[in-house]
Amino acid sequence: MSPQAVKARKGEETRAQILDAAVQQASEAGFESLTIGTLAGRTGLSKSGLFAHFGSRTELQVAALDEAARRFTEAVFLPAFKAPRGLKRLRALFGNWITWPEHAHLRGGCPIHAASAEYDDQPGPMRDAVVERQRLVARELGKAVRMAIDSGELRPDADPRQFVFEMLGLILAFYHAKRVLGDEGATGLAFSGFDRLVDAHRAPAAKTATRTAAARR
Amino acid sequence: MSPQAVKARKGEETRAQILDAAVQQASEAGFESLTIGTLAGRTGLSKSGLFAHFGSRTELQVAALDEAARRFTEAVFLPAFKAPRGLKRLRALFGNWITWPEHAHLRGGCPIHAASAEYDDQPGPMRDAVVERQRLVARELGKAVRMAIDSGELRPDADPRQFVFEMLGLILAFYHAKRVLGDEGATGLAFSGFDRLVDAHRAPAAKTATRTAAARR
DNA sequence: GAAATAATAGAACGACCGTTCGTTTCCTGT
DNA sequence: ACAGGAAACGAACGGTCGTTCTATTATTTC
Repeated sequence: MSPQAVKARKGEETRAQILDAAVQQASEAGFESLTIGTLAGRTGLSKSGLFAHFGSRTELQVAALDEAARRFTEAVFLPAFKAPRGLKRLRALFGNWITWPEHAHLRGGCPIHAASAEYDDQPGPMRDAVVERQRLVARELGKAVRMAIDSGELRPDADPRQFVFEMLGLILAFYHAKRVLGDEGATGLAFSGFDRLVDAHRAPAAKTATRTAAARR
Repeated sequence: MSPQAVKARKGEETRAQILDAAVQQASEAGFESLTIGTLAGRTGLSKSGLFAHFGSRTELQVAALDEAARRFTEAVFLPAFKAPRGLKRLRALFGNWITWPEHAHLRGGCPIHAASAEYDDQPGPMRDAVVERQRLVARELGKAVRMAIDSGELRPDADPRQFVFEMLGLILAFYHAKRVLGDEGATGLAFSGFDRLVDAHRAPAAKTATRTAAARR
């Protein structure tokens, strides 16, 4: 008997299977490629049987996005919180971020990124969900940067917004180089960029955290 | 009588109109949203009348991508070639790049970027065309970086691939911040990032014409 | 201006789309 | 074990999809 109770009514189990297939598909061909028919075939359900789990196609898409976001948090943020605050955590976030699609067995790349590109100009529930998610992520990332400032590792006058902007840029450049250009050296380029980004915002002569020996040189 | 002959057989004229509507639409909702029916309605043609201009829907999509790429070159690269080689030209490329969608009246953002996200994992003629285009652009950008090295403005040991990677990252971050997050300060963040990128690769003390004052908007 | 040709329209096709509804099967709580 | 409810099915709907034909206009060529 498994440790966690199997209280899930059968419906929720198949719903989870549907969402698993949906996230996979969205990763490969985008959320707009999620159709009732193909998803039904992929899961072995009938169209109407699958449809009954969601009130509409749009709700299915939103549910798939939510599931993708849940996995993103699980794969990128949660493990990084085990690293100590500051640069260590920032680097963990960066590393997790660029590897999480394959770590989550999403051959098609980051579904959140796909959703951003798909709905950045199409009003509706999907765009709303995407924007809300991205704002949340940017805010959390900003917090992590501020922690590195508070710990004395980054300059006190460093601009968290600038840091977040460029860090996201490196991640997007990585996805682009890896998936579109097929560049195998993308990981190295990404980490080099991250190192340079950190160096540019590093506190002048702080050996470790709380020491602020700024009077050197 | 206009300087260029109006020899264009009428068909090519309507074809151009179709592609104009197609690029507009692709900018807003992606190339996968290009359907014969909606495009026919938008241009006032019948479905079969429009269809006759392209052998298939896929060819229409490829033609729209080619047209978008043509406009990109026209708006980003050609004007930058009027700036002198080196940092001036690099900065012109950067500035043109992040503003060209609105300069070309594409409310939906850069269609090339949209196509990259759409087809990065879907084999076929569209993906092939996207990849070829992106490789070409990265190569041209690399040339521009190398010129800045040859002119002595950037360090001789600077890695053009690294520079291109990060510059593309800043551009992608800009699109993301502007369109998804609705960040109005994105332009400033982008140029700050570019300045820092240049500084990190700048030659220590160059006597050639390296005036570095940022002529930012 | 007539003949030749290019451009467009119209109707129809099979396939798939999202959705609804009534029925049937399966699971679950007691 | 049995009743009641949840879950899945199957068929059908109106639409739109890309595509193919044939027919009818516009346009070019001589």
